Amino acid sequence: MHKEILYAALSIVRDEGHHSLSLRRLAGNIEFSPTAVYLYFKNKDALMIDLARLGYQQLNSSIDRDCKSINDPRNRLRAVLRTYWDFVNHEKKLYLLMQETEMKLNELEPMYPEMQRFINSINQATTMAYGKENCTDGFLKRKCYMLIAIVQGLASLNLLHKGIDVSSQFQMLDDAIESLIDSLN
Amino acid sequence: MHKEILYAALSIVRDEGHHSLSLRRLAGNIEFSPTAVYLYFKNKDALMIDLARLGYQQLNSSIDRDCKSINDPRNRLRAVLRTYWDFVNHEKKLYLLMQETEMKLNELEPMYPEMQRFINSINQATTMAYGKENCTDGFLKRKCYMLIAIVQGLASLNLLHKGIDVSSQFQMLDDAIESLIDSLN
Amino acid sequence: MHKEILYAALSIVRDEGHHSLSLRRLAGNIEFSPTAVYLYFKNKDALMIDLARLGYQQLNSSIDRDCKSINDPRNRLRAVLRTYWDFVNHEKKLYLLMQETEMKLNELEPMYPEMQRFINSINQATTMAYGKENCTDGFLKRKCYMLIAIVQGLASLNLLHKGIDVSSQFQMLDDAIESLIDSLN
Amino acid sequence: MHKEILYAALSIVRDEGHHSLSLRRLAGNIEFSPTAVYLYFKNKDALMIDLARLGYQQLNSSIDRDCKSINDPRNRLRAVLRTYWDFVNHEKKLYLLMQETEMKLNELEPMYPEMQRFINSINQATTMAYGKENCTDGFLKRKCYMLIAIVQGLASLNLLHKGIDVSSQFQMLDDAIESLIDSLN
DNA sequence: CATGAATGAGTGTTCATTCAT
DNA sequence: CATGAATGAACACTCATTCAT
Repeated sequence: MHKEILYAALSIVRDEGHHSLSLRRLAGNIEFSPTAVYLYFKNKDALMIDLARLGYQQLNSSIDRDCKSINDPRNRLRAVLRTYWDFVNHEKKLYLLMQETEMKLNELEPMYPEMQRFINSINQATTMAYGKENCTDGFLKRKCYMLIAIVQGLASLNLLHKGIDVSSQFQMLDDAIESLIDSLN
Repeated sequence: MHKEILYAALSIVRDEGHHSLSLRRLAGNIEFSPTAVYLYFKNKDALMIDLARLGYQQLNSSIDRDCKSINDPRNRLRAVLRTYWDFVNHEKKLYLLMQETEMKLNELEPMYPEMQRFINSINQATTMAYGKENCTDGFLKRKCYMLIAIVQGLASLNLLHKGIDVSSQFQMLDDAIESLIDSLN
Repeated sequence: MHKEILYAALSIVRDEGHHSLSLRRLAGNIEFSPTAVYLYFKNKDALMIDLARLGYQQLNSSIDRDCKSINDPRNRLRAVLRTYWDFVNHEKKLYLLMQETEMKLNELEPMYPEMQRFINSINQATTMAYGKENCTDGFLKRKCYMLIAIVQGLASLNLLHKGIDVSSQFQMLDDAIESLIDSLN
Repeated sequence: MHKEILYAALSIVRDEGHHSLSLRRLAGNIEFSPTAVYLYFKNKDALMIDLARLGYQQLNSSIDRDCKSINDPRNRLRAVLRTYWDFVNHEKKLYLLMQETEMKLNELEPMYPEMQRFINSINQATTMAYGKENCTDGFLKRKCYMLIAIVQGLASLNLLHKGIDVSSQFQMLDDAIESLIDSLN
């Protein structure tokens, strides 16, 4: 069924990257025929979009699990970003698929809800960390965007030049968050 | 000859992205036969690497042109990063090719010189902005990495969600630089 | 389906040799598309291996048909070798394919069963002709190898220089067999 | 010049087999341009024929060197055949080229002289071994053909199934020769 | 509901050969 | 005498997709 196919595709992407995801291989891994995919997905593109959404679901779950119980605003923001960074680094191949999918989509359609929810998580954590009363909407939006950009940038760099060790990256991430939050005062 | 092919390929990439760059199309755009490409490039991969290098050459040229004459360290660093950011935003498709190429290569071979030179430019500007005497090598390396990551992150985000206007992004970039530099004290 | 393709390929090989067997031509001869071959054969190599096996099947069938009922050991051996020789001379192009295929394979994989069965036929006939009690395993193996070599050699020569008439060759084959068998005493 | 090209081609064939001999690679190995080959050889086919002739020249030289001084007829015949067998086993890739070339040619043109000379060497040795007075021309021709066939067959088998050790093969060769010669009486 | 059969378009790549210079 | 430039034809192969059943 739908889920079975999706998770088989996920497994291929995780192992070999989305360039190796072909409907043939997919149909080979599960016991379905290549045609069967079209019963549950309109397209290969549709499949990939669902994969991307699945990625965001996992990311959202991780954030819910690891950060919701943290009450201190700064700590929560820090935790959310770390969780994000963790996800990207543990799911590199999947994350690349998510990026590619977004790029195709953003010219046409609105964000899918899973992604929206992820953005909201970061928005909320950021807003709480800064305090609603202290700042305008634009200010918050920019800070939030910036924080995402930093994680995204560190992650991208990590994919490109494998030169920097993980602990250094964690420290850089923390420093950046700290410095961004402090820039308020 | 070599250059003609290279620029024809560049043009395709700029227009439609590197996924649309096939040797057949390339040979069609110029009046050459598909085989001719192999007289000047060993491979399609070799062609793409040369394209990536061409991209870095352009980036380096822009940095040389726009930043070399700036003497104030902070201003120069700011200018370098802005130029970088500009390049990414004006050459999105080419930049994507450069990223993909780096990802393929970084598992095997050393950086090509054009890229090395770009990294050096940022390194130098960062070093000057912080002042050599004030900080250890590791510290500088991290700051530098961080700055690249920020530009990279903002650029990636810009490719993904076209939602934020350019002037806001510039401001964010400046803020981030300012805050990173100030974090020294 | 599988068989149809196989026999179409066989026909091409028989007519023009295996060098002229391309997937395009093959697909052209039957009314299938070039892609269709890949539905039934993993590879061109796989197709050629199946062709070679088909060759050995035919050879085995001929031996079964023409020799099984012969009880006198020497006569049977003579018949087996003649049948072998006949096959090679009537299926020259196919036999060349079989040789080439074997050369590719013998570095990697075990003999395919059809070939094994052919070897066994010769082994058995030889063993019976010499009588098990009279000789060691090594002796038998050598004689057997030698007999195959003679047929093979006559066949090869026949492919190379078409100079000798068939009846002469038959006589030579018989002489050789006779002389080899007699060499026991 | 002619010879330089020829020996460069020979080297490629010896190393990787005649399937890997392309004019491109050849021109790459020497410092000539791909076009240069056409100044000295009409064709790739012409080049390959010359390669085959070169092979026979080497074979003839070996026979001259190692066998001419042997006076006892049987010993000489034995030596000639051994030398032949040696050549085939030390120059497998080249020998395959020679065979393939012959197969192409024998439908069109007469034997080239080097090959003729090789055949003559065997003919003479055989004639001497049997004694001219004892036998008809047809008889001699058949014996001679047979001897070549045996070497050829053992060599082919050796190429196909690498299973039998060299010393066994030598023994088989000697046995066969012995038995063929003795069959006279 | 599900599939086996089939396809058309496309991929990168290699090759022997020619011709103007 | 020699070559650099160029080509046309062919190659094996992969892919997403469709459709009759």
